Amino acid sequence: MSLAAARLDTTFAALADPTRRAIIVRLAQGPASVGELAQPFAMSQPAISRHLKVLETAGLISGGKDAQRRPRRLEAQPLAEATAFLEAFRAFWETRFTELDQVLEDLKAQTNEGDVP
Amino acid sequence: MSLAAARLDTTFAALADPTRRAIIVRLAQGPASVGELAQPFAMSQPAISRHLKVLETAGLISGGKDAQRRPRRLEAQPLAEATAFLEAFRAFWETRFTELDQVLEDLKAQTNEGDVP
DNA sequence: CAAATCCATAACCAGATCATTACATAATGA
DNA sequence: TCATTATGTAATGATCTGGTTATGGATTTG
Repeated sequence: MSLAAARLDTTFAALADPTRRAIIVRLAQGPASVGELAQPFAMSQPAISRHLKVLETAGLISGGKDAQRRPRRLEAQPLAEATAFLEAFRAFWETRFTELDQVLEDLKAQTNEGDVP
Repeated sequence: MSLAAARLDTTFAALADPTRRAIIVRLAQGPASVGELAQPFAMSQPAISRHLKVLETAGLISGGKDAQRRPRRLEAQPLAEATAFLEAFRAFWETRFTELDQVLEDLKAQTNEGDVP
């Protein structure tokens, strides 16, 4: 498997958890400490620390140091790569949606076939 | 957790495997039978069938019927939703890359400081 | 210095994941 | 009908995941 593919593995795996996605969304607005990141969740602090570890291993976040705090910041590269992978399918699904629209229109036209004008 | 979030869970989890991503890439070019999908991989047929089950459970593919074949086709909706999630971060990482470019430029300018003109 | 704050790590457990082999079933065709 | 083709399902086992509690280290503050 290529290196880029291995990176997509860990990136998508990291994105597959709702807690981690919420953390990412939060970090998109700026760095935050572990405590701040943990606050919205009904979950122990070690659980959050482990989610952060997963995100860090995936390269999605990086950590700084500020007194006792260990503020995390979001990293751009893996998100950009995952987006690029999915963007490659845009042509595919836009076509599909257009086809579906057509089907629905045809269906509607057919339903109205016997209507008075 | 919202329904949309649950869907992103299974979609991203499905995308976290290289075999499944390759299957998706293949199916973007049109439907294919299980045998055709299995052919590129050094893996047993049941293993492929299970990957297909994962993809189907995630709603990423659907199955048809043609004699003994069970051709699969790619579905648009989950891919579109995952793309939409990641697109929301585009502004973030494009800004980050611009900042990085700036850092690199500054670094270069600084390196050339003592150069003769 | 002692207490409190912030966070990481270890040990543990239940359940999910991903592969294997062996077998079953459905459709085709000689 | 019988062999072949195409595919799904079951049983099994190793590893990964995601949570918990317990504990320890570093830093700030009283």
